[in-house]
Parts: sequence; C-alpha cells; structure tokens
Amino acid sequence: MGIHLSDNGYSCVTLRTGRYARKVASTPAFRRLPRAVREQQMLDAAVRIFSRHGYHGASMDEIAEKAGISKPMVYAYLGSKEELFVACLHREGTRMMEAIAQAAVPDLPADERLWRGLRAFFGFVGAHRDGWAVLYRQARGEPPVAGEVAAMRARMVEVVAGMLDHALRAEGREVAETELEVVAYALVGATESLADWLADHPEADPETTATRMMNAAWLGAAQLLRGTTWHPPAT
Amino acid sequence: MGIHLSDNGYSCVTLRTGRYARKVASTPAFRRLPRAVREQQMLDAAVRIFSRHGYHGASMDEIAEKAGISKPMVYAYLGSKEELFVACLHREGTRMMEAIAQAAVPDLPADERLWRGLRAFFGFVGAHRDGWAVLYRQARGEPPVAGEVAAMRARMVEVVAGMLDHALRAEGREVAETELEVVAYALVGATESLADWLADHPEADPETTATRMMNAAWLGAAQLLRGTTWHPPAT
Amino acid sequence: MGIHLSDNGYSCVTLRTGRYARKVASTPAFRRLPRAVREQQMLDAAVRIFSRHGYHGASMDEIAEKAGISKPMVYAYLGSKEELFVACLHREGTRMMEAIAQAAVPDLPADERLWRGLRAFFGFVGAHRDGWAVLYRQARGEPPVAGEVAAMRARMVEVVAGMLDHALRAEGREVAETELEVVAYALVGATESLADWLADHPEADPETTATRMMNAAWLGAAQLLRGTTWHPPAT
Amino acid sequence: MGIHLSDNGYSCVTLRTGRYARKVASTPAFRRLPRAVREQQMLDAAVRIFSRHGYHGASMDEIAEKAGISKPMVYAYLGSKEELFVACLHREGTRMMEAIAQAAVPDLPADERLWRGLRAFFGFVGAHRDGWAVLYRQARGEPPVAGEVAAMRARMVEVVAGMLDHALRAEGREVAETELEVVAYALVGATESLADWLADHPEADPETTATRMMNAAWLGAAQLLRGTTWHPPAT
DNA sequence: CATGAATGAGTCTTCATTCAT
DNA sequence: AATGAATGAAGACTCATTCAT
Repeated sequence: MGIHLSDNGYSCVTLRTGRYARKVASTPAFRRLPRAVREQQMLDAAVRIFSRHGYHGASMDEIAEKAGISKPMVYAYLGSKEELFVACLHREGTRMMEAIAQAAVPDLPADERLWRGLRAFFGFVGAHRDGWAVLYRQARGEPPVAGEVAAMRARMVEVVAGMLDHALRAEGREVAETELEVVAYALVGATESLADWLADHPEADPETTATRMMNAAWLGAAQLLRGTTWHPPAT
Repeated sequence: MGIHLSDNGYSCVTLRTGRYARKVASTPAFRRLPRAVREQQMLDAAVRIFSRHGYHGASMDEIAEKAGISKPMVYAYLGSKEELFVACLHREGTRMMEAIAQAAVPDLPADERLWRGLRAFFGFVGAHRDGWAVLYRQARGEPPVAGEVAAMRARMVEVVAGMLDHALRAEGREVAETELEVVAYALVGATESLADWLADHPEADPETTATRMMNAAWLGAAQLLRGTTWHPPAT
Repeated sequence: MGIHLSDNGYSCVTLRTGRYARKVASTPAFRRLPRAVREQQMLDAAVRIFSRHGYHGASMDEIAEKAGISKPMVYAYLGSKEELFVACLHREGTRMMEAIAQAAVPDLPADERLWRGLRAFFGFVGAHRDGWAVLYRQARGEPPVAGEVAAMRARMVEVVAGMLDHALRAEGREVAETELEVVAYALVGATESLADWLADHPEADPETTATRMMNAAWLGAAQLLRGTTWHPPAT
Repeated sequence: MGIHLSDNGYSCVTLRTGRYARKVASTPAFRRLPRAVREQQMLDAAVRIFSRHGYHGASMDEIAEKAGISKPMVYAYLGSKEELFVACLHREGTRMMEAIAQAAVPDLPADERLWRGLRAFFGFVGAHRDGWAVLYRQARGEPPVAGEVAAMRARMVEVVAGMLDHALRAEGREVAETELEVVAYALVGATESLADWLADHPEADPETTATRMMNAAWLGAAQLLRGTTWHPPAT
C-alpha cells in the first residue's frame, strides 16, 4: 500500500488490497503508447525483474507492474512468460553481439581482434550488468529456456572458434574442428566466468578485466597457434 | 493407473486419480529404516529430480515419491526445500572435492598436480553427470540457493589460486592476490565450461577432455608463470 | 508468423507474437461496408466459431478475427456476446423454420405434411450442419442462453403439436392438450436425436434419415390417431 | 460475507474478502475424513454446481466451497475440472444404468421389459433431477467432455437396440443393424426429451410420463416389429 | 466508420508446508 | 517413526468489455 512512481515516468497512486492493485485517481499517466514503445518498456522491466529473481522467481504480475501496464497487455504483446524471456534474451544477446561485431572487425591481426572483441564484451557486461547477469547466468539451467541460452552460447562459441581458425590459417596451420570447438568452449567459459566476476564487482574496471582475460587465455592460445602442446605424462 | 515398482524395491500397486496416489494393497513394506539410510535415499532422489527439472521445477511431492517415503518425512529429516537442496549440494560438492584432493596431492610439480586435479574433476563429472549438471548448472542463478553455489565455487577458485601461487613461489615469483584470483576465476570458468560440454556429450571421454583443458589453459598459465604478459596496444 | 488470407478476401500479412496480431503492410482493405453486410459477416463467423467451440469456448477475439473486423465493431453492432449468440440463434432458427414452413403447407394430408416437414428439417440440418449443431446442441445447457434455445424449441413443439391436433380433428378425434404436448415433445426429441446422428455422420443421406424418422415415430403417432393406446399392466 | 452452514453438516463461519474465504473460528468441524467419504462429498457438491451453472459456468472455487474443503483437496483427489466432471458423469450414469438394469430384466416379454426400463429411467430422472439435468443436458455440447457424454449415450442406445433386436428375433424377424441403431437413436432421443420435460415440470409424475413415452414410441416400434413400414410417396 | 490499446476480474492449477492420527 | 489429509498463497493465463484516437 503506498505511492508508487511507475518507471515510465508517469505517476499513479496504487492501493494494494489483496493481490490486485486497484488504481485510484490515476493521473493522465497511462497514456496510450504505440506498440513499439510499450514493448520496449515491457522488455526493460522484464530484464530487470528476471535478472533479480531468475526466470522462475519472477512473476508476470511484478513485471507488468514494473512496466507500468496491466498483465493482459504483456500477454497480448509478448505471448507468454517463456516467449517474454526469449524476447529479452534475443534483444540483449543481439545488442551484445552487435557491440562485439562492431569492435572485432575481421581484417585485424588475430590478437588485436580478440582484444577488441574482449574489450567490447566486457564493456557491454559492465554497462548492462543486469542484462548479462539475468540472461546468461540465470537462465543456464532453467529447463524451459535453457535451449535458447545454449543456442546463443553456441553462436558465441562459433564466433570465437572462427577467430581462432582464421588466425591459425593465417599462420599456415590447421586444427581439427572438434579441437577448435573445445578450445573455443574453454575460452568462452573463461570469459563468462570473468564476466560474472565483473558483474559481481561493480568497482572493477571492464578494461582491466579484458586485459586480464587476454593474459590468462590468449597466451595459451598463442602457444597453440605456435604449435606447442602439452601431453599427459606416461602413467 | 498401473502397477508401479517404487525405487526402494518394495512393491505397491497405485491407482492414480488426481495428485495423491491411492495406495491399494501395499506390502507391509516401507519398513522403518535407520535415519542415515533414509537420508541418503532422499538425497539420491533429490539429486536426480533437481538435476532433471532444476531447483524450482522440482516438486517436493515428486522427490518424496521417488524416494519412496512420505513428504512429512522429508521435512522431518531435511527441513525445507532449500535445506534439502543445500544438503544435495554439500554432499555432491564434498564428494567432488575429495576426489580432486585425493588426486592432486600438494607435493607434486605444478603441472602434474593440475593435470591430476583436472583428470579427477572431469572423471567425477563424467561419472556423476547428474550430480554435476543439476547442482552447478541448474543452481547458478536460482536466487534462493545461488549463494551456496557461489560459496562452493569460491572454494574451488581458492584452491586453484593456491595451486598457482604455490607454483609461482616455487619459481621465486610473486603475483598480486587479485591478479591470481582473476586468473583462477578464468581457469575455473573454462573448466566448468568444458565440464558442461562433457555433460552434454555422453560419448566424450573425460580423460581426453582433461587433456584438452590442460592444453587450452595451462599453456597460458605457464606463460604467466614465466613472466610473459600481454599488454593492450596503445590506442 | 505467416501470411494469412483473412476470410473476407482482403489480404493482410500478420506477424503473430502474443495475442494481438501485428498488422504489417495491410492492404487499404477493410473497406467500409454497409452495416447490413458487416452484420451478416459477423454472424457467419460467429456461427462457425460457436459451432466449433461452444458458447463459452468461443472467444470474441476469435470471432472478430474470423469476421475480419475489430472487436469494437462487433460490440457496436451486436452488443454483447450473449446478444451475438441470440442473434445467431434467431437467424439460423428463422431460416430453418422458414424452410420447414415452406415445405409443410397446411392443406396436405397429415402424413404427407409431416413427411415433407421432416424432409425439410433434415435437409436443413444436412446443409447447415454447423448452424444446427452449434446452436441447438451446444447451447442447450448454457445457462446464459438456454432460455432462448428453449423458446425456439417450444415453438417447434408447438408446431408439431398443431400438426397432430389438426390431423386428429380431421378424423373427428380429440386429445387433451397436455397429452398432445407430450407426444409432440417426444417426436421433437426423436427428431433432434436423429439430427444429431446425421450431423455426426457426414456420409449419411438426409432423405433416408427423414424416411427413418417417419418409420420410427409416425407409425406410433398413427396408432395414436387411430385410438390405439397402450396401458401399463396391472402390478 | 455471512454465516454458512456447510453441507457436510459441520458449521463454520466464513468471511469472504476478495476471492478467498477466510476461516474465522472454525468449529472442530472440518474433521479429517477418509478419502472415500470426502470424494463422495466432492462429487455431491460438483453435481449440484455443475447442474446449476453448466460445465463452464461452474467454478472450482464454488465447488470446493460447497463441498466444505479447500480447492487443493479437490485437485488432489479428482485431478482436474474435466476429470471431476467425468467422475460425476460416471457416478450418475452408473447409478442410472443400474437402476434400469435392475428393473428391465432380460427374461420378460419385450413390451413389459421396455415398460419397466422406462419406468425406472423416468423414476431415476424424477428423483435425481439435478444429476440428470446437469450431466446429460449441460454437457452435450461442451467440447471438453462431450465425448464422455456421447459414450454414455452410445451405451444407452446400444442397450435399447439390444432390446429391440431381442424382441424382433423372438418374433422370427431380423433387421439390419444400422436400421436398428437409428430406431434406437430415435427412441433414446424421444425419451431424453421427455426426461427434460419432466425435469422442468417438478409437478409431473414420472410414472405417467413413462406411460406416455410407451404410448408415443412403443406403438411405433410395435408396428415395426410387425413388419409394417412407411414409404415416402413417389414424388 | 473503425481500431489499437488497455484492463478488472476471474479462471484453473500447483506448491511448499503442516496437522492429527 | 511415519503418513494421509489438509490448506494458504500464489502463479500463469484468458476473456468480455471499453476508451481514445
């Protein structure tokens, strides 16, 4: 029960009695907005809520309230909780991918390219801690949406594997595809792990984190490029 | 409607209409078992169910049924859903830690030690795909239990950082603690990522995966140990 | 997501996410049509939908979509779901009554008249399976509209009773009104039952069904007309 | 809001605020009852509510309240709204079938047997107006349960067809199966129609109604048995 | 005339949890 | 020690209906 300043900037006094909010004397507020705008508002709210409470923990009621509209509109526009989540995932994922792609242009030397990609990635995570944490961390194991997350992850792995492959070929070397995939997996995992660390340490600097990641992983990859490998000792 | 042989080995004909099974002609079964045994049965069931449906997706009903006892017993023994989950986490986590600790004894050369640790780790994941997947993957983002998972992860990071530190000191070098932590984070992340990959590829061989991990990450760490570092290019 | 050719013949590409279709590049279409035409389109759609999903199961959304107009128009023209249903009922009922009345003209011998009425009735049901099934079968027990259905049924009973009475009087006999009503009820029930059967057996021939109905019921009525009656045995 | 004497005979003061009833100072009332008893109470309540509001119109809330227990128990025992309805249908249908079977024993002359069956049927409908009206009338067209109703109806048709067949064979005559089925359909329809009439006329006497049904339908069937048939006039 | 945007109220259903036996 | 019976609370989703444009 109380006064609540809705996130769309319009004020509205809400009286909570039981489960339903009853609007009392609403300001001209809840103006009719075009679909495109409302959808973005919904996605904004959803990303926030999902990131805080996880997929299951988030309730459509809460999301709708945060978005400043009624539940049926969310369903009307986004379909279902699952679809809503996927929509969030796509929006955030696309934004991130674009940020990376813009930075890591193909015609750079391999290490420079990776470095720029990493910097863009950590920059994105630093700027959208919510988006990243919510969507990649929360959703990894949620059966209903795990598939989507996995797909997005697979795209990243593929991109990274592509980078490595490109670099290797440039040096006249070649590595089996599986091998590459696994290395890429490890790199992506390491990177995500640092991204988690970054998301949990608001005081940390994305740039520095990117540098660290380069140090921790790239050097290994560099070895790999050079053909150095490690073999298990004879048992 | 059908005959269902409960997992504890005692038979019981059930007539399913609605949620509650109607027990028809149950054997004198459900013998009173000592607490320790019952608890393990419950944890076994819980790990299975949690791993399949995630923390939220799993229902206490299902777990109790799978364990072959009634819900109140679960509550009597384990307290609550959250506590039950934490208990699972601890049991599996401890088992894993022990497996690793037994393999990666401190008085080995650094690379051999890491190698043995990794082999033990991937061996464990390969053998307990359920346990690992359910507990580490599913629970990462579930707010109610994320803390516990994070704690366990932190322990692993610490162990890895310890290994690195030990190796560095042996070479007379020293690295800032934060630096170490971050590298350890990356290594753990990469390793988990490969573990995920392993859990999803039943045909894959844990040993090989461990070798790959060594290749992908250790070489980088080796460089680090040698003092080689990478610096961002001047912009 | 797909291209959907709306039933009114105007094309419109729709992107479905959630409940509301997103209109993309709709033709200038949805031309302003005179009220009478629009109303018939609505009723056509409504009859179809009602007949498929029942009164409750049908949603105004669906009906509006099928009719190719927006919900507010449906409300503007027909008032409310109940009124819409009643309008359907009246239209279909009237059509049927007219078909029967045209066939079963009063100045025929009783059996010929009944035969023609039946033939017209089954012909109608055969041709408008939807209309009949939806309106008479679906709505019998739906409290909000049961009254309307009952009224229409009563009119039919009355008509049949009238036929019988006419026939009896022609033979100089007379039967209490209640008696007549009950017999008429039975005849109507039997007829509807066969109509149901017909609606469920698309391969069946209306004419043959009508003949069967004559055989099954009229012979009994004929006896009645002749004064033969059956009495319960003394117990 | 008010004092409500629950149907199980135990008193309980209920305060309705919003959708949920809040129990205030309940008497030792809501005693734990064995499943069998509770299930019957639920079915009793469900039959009443379904008969008054129809399948869709009835709400599980209302049914649970009427039964004097909480909704989750209804779900625990009966599964879902649909299953609950089907359970009602089966209980009432079985009762009716048994009443009829007990009366219309096979080794009676055909007319006597039919008469007894009809008398039992109308007696049942007269005594269980609710059960009959709700279940047969309401549910005919409700898509989710129409199948069940149709099945029960089919059983009745089969029984009637069996009676007719038996009678015909006794007279050394034989009729195609389809023919029989259709006649049986008509008889069942006529009977149901009168049952409806009876359910709507509380002052009417079941015995008399049964007699009327015999008169209206049996005479026709008798003709049929005698081999008299009606043919459409040449057009 | 015509509609996209919006919602209050209610639906069925499920779940973690606890008595009373 | 063990369980069948019971429930408060909440969750996702839908629908008939109406403004404002």
